[in-house]
Order: sequence, then structure tokens, then C-alpha cells
Amino acid sequence: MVSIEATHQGSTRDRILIAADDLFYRQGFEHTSFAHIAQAVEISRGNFYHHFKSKDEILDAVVERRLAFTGELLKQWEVQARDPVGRIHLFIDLLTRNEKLIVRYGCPVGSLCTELGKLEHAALEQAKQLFSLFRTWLRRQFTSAGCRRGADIWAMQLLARTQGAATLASALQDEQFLGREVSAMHAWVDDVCSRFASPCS
Amino acid sequence: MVSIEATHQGSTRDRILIAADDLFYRQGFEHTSFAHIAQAVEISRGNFYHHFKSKDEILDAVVERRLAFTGELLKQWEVQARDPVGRIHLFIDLLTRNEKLIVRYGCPVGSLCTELGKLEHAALEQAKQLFSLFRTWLRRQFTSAGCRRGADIWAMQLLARTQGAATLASALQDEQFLGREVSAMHAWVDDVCSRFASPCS
DNA sequence: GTCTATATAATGATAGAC
DNA sequence: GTCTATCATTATATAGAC
Repeated sequence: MVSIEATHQGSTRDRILIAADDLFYRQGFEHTSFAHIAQAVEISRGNFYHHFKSKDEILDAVVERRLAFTGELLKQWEVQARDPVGRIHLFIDLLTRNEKLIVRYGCPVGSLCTELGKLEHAALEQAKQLFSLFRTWLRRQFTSAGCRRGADIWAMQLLARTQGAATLASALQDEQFLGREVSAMHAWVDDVCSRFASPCS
Repeated sequence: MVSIEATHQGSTRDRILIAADDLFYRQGFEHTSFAHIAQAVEISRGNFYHHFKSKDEILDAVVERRLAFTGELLKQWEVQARDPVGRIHLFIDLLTRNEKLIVRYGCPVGSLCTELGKLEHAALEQAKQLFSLFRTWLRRQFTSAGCRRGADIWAMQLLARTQGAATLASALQDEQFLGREVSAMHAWVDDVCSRFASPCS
């Protein structure tokens, strides 16, 4: 994975996108103004319009960037774990790795889609695809694990469970609950894959 | 339950609260301006400040109103169903009764808490109590159903599952998924209460 | 490519007539 | 209790110098 994230280098356009992504997540899209992003990137407000025509265009680019990173992440997991069940566990562990952020701000995907839905923002269609990426990938892992029937159901259930855990944990600021849910999800995956895997593969 | 909701009667203050509640839910708190509310209530913008000192004060009153309605709803369910398991099913059915709205705008409680968290709004503390009301009530039902151990765990799991179902269903605009999750939750409750209920009560 | 103005619109909030 | 008129602030967005 290209580590543009951690550095202060990169083109101004990239730095805008990185700052905007972070602020859209922590403050929400609408509540984040150009002034906020400008302060983070340390450029003037007027400079934005050389790189993006409008705030909506920044959002589009942010979502595109997230889609690209998510795709890379999913590829990584396929290398890190050979067996599909192990890969699903890697997905669940994402909640643990980003624990602090999730307890504070919820899931970046879920909260963005919820906000864009209320704003009736056209970018929701693209943001939804973040879910679709995870959904398709998880479905493939469940199928590979031997769950020929209902792989999409299991994928959606797991996805929903992560959303519920993130929403409730962040609303109540309860990281112990998040940890318990993560453990329960790990156990659930093992249970599902052992119970519903076709004996004759 | 007092049916102020359905009527155009009531004091101006109440009509403001009803319209604000609806708009905060559908459009989000920050995205809803006085102009929006004024148009819905059919009063002038300046008239607001006779009833509320600020927008935040309207939010506080809206949350207080929701807390009161939620309390009434929980009381109703205790009358409608004698057995605790039946009461839990009534809670789950709330997702079905509000299906259209939830698929479109998500859960009113979860999405409000998520937004207020990102805005670092003080009213989050009150909004959280909406979850606490459901949590305490569900815990009591699980306990009454015989689940002496882990009643709070079951309550939180169910609460989280409704949040996940609402978030994902609204993000993907998938009401079939919501329906499937509701069915699965009904089955899950019966399973939990039969497996974990103490034999000797 | 970056900056300093500036235009324009919308917002929350106030003052005062009726 | 409701209205109109207005203020101060903030927001997105533009124009043009360097």
C-alpha cells in the first residue's frame, strides 16, 4: 500500500484529499468547511478552486480515493491469509485496529452514507459502493469457505453487525462493548463456517 | 398516547417541535435551518425566538420530547404483551412498522447520536439516553424471560443489531434485507430465551 | 500554483412595530 | 403572539495580482 497517508509530502491536491477525508469523517461532510480544510493543509481558501471546482468535487474525489484504498486493503488480506475464514477474521479485526476512532466517530463508511442519504447527495451512489466492495469480497470468502448457500446473507449479516457495533459503541462511547462484539463476531464466523460448510466440496 | 402527532392543532411551540423532530430526522440537525422549519410550521423565522432562545434549545426540547414518547411506547408494550419474550418481539417489530422511513433515513436514534457526536454537540448526552431507555427496558425483559446471566449483553446485542440493520438497509436502500434481518432477530430472540433461560426460576 | 481581495447567498439571532 | 426588517457571521465560490 502506498503510504501517502503518513507523510506531509505529496501534491497539494493529495494533501487536500487526505485532510478532507479525515475531517469529513470526524466532523461530517456538511459541517466541514473550506476554512477547516485550509487550516489543516495550511493553504489559503482561494487555492482550493485551482484543484477542485466545488466542495462536491472534493467529496467525489475523497470517495474515489477511499474506494481505491479499500480495494488495496482487500487485496492485502488475500495475501495475509490463505484460508477464507482467516480473511474474514482479518476483516473483523479492522474494528479492533481502529478501535479508538470508531468509538469516537463511528464507522467511516456507515456514517458517511447516513449523512449523504439525509442530504440527498448524489455522491451517496458512489459511497454505497464502499459497502458493495466489502459485501462482494466477504461473499466470496464465505463461498470459498464452503458456504455455498447463503454466502451473501452471511456477508450482509456480518457487515450489518459491524455497523451496529460501531454505531452503538460510538453513541455510548463504550469501547468494552465494541470489544465484546468483535469477540462474538469472531466466534460467529467460525460457527457459521463450520455448520454450513458443504461436507462435500 | 396523546395524538398531537397527526393533527395540525396544538400550540405553536408544539408544532415547531413536531416539525423540527421530523426535519432533524430526515435532513439531519445541522442541515435543517430555521427557514425549513418555518416553512413546515407556516410561521415567520422571527417568531421562533419567542418560543426558543436558540436552535440548540429546540434540539434539547426535541430530544426531551422523544424521550417522553419513548417512555410511553415502552409502557404501552408492557400492556400489549404480558410475556417478556412477546414484548421483545414488539420492540423488533418497530423496524417493520417504520420500514419505509428506516430504509430511507435510517434509525432516528442512531443517526442523531452519530451526527451529534461528530458535531461535538452537548445534546449527545441526552440523545444517548434514548438508547439507555431501550437498553434498560430490554434488559428487564430478558431478565424476566429467565435470562439471569447476560441479560444486558443480550439487550445490547439486539440493540446493536437493529442499528446495523437500519444503517445498512438505508445505505443500500434495501428493504428486503431489513425484512430478513427482522425475521432473523425474531428467531434469535426465541433461541436465546429458550437456550439461556434458567430452568429453575 | 498560490495568494489576497471580493461577490453572493444563507444562516442564526435581534429589535421593534402591531 | 406574530410579524417585518435588519444585523453579524459564515459559507461557497470568483476575480485577478504575483
